[in-house]
Amino acid sequence: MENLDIARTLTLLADLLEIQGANPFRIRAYRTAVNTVNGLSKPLHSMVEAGEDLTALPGVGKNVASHIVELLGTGTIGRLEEVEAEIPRTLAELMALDGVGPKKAKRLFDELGVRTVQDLDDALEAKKVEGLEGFGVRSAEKIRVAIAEHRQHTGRFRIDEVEKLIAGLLSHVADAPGAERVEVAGSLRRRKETIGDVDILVQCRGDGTPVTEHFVAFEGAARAESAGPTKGSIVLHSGLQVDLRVVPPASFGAALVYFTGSKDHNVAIRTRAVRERLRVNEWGVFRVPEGVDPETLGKDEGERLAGETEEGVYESLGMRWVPPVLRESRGEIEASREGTLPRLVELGDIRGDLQMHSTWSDGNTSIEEMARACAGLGYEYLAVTDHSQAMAMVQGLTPERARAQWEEVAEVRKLVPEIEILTSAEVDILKHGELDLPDDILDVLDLVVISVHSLMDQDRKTMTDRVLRAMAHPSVDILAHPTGRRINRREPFELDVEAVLEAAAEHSVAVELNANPRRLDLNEVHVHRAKDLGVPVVISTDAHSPAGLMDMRFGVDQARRGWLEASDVLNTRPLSEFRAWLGRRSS
DNA sequence: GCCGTTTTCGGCCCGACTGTTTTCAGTCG
Repeated sequence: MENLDIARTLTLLADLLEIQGANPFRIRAYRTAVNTVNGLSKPLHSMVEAGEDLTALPGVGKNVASHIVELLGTGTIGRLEEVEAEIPRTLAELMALDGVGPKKAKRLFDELGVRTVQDLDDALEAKKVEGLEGFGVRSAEKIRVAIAEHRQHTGRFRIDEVEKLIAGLLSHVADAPGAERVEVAGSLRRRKETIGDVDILVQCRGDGTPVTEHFVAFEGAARAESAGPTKGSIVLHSGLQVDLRVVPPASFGAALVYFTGSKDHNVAIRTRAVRERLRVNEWGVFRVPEGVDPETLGKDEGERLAGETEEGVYESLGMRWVPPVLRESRGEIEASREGTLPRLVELGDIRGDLQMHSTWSDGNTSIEEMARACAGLGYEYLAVTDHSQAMAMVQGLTPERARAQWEEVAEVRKLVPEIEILTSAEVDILKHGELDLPDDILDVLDLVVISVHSLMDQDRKTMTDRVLRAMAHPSVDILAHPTGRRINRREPFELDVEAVLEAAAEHSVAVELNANPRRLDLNEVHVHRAKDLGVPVVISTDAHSPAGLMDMRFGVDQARRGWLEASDVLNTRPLSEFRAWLGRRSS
């Protein structure tokens, strides 16, 4: 059982307890523990097997630790089954609907026997919902819409989709009367791989109503949800929700921190602040005077210490500014206070792209054009990694065609001398871990990249053994898109990533962080784990055209979310050092 | 349920908006 499964089960337990009406602090405690589990770079099952004490983890006490041990041992949690006897687990799904929280889910269940989204839909149809206490015609209609959207778009949007969806909106907002500054906040600013909804902050002096009214009048809006003096909300035709907040200059930095999140990061900051009699909210940082009950203070009363800039907010709390990509409450607060935040890798550190395709397989551009495009990006080197022969549908390279390709590479080197072109291939890992090109070819390639493209439904042991065997081949340099996931489309295949990373360390194989926003494989937790194990990470675009080379920035963002510094990323090295790494086994 | 350079008991982050209420509960972020 993976950490993700454990996190989901604990979340389910928290959701059901919340519907049941349990102590809110107990529920919060569970959700804190879930956040810790989600951020772990090691699998809990191996920690338990090694006899590690789980209560050493932040937010995990005796109770949650025993739940986790029980779940790993028996596949379930007794406490969860007890709660399920009273609250069916399907009610947790109702809470995923916009406008339905724990209280309404409970009432729907108690009064109408609603257990599932379909039950709720039926009850709405029968006009039973609008008569319930606390509900009305309008909330019934809201729920009806929420169900339709839940069905149409259960998932989240990929980050590249969101960037495209809001480009026009951002320039529209910049034209709002009185708008002095526009910033994107939320998970988009933290550069998460998927985005639930978008938060935009606008700096404005005085009444913000003209700004929100301008905002909700955006022509790309399917409908406006609300528009007040400080907040507006719209839903685009795609179903993407966008919230806008209007903020005065004195509070802009505090609001930016607040709305960038993550929620866990904010909670952690505030909890620390309270100990020093400081209050942090979206208006600023305030000192609560001695002898004054904080409860009696207004939202922006007390001595204002900061608020105008993010740097000021963090400084007033004894912290250094934390890059948004790290704000996940996974150790960045301590690192910020101690001055040990990493110097994160940047796009400008990248000196080469080590996975791309040409017309020799399924790319749509010649090697020469790809080389010129890479040179135009200022890179020192690139690898042409066309598919191998098993990918017959894209005319993967046979040994003969591989040799022919080398001749073309030799020609292009003369035409584009400003960049080094490495001969390479993306070699398929076959059914049992055999490689798809013979050793006499692999020996001569400058760089060998391997990956799985077939039989992705193998069971965990078969798949893991397959990948491990391939990685043990002495010619292999990089394991590409290790888990095979396609964001919002295909789950990662069954693979023991921890074992793969350990093998990478053992065999001196690098792992790829595939920068294509449809993949972003490895994810940030696994990337962080690779760093901990000393496994070099390669950020590659897997481009099939010059435009695809521009995806590098998504990969760099993901690497930053995984705390990587330039020294952790192999393709930040100058060509001479990278060549030295390629020769690591012969020296 | 978790946690502790004030605490092993008594705290635990905070505000805006909506809809249904007629003073506020619920939801959301």
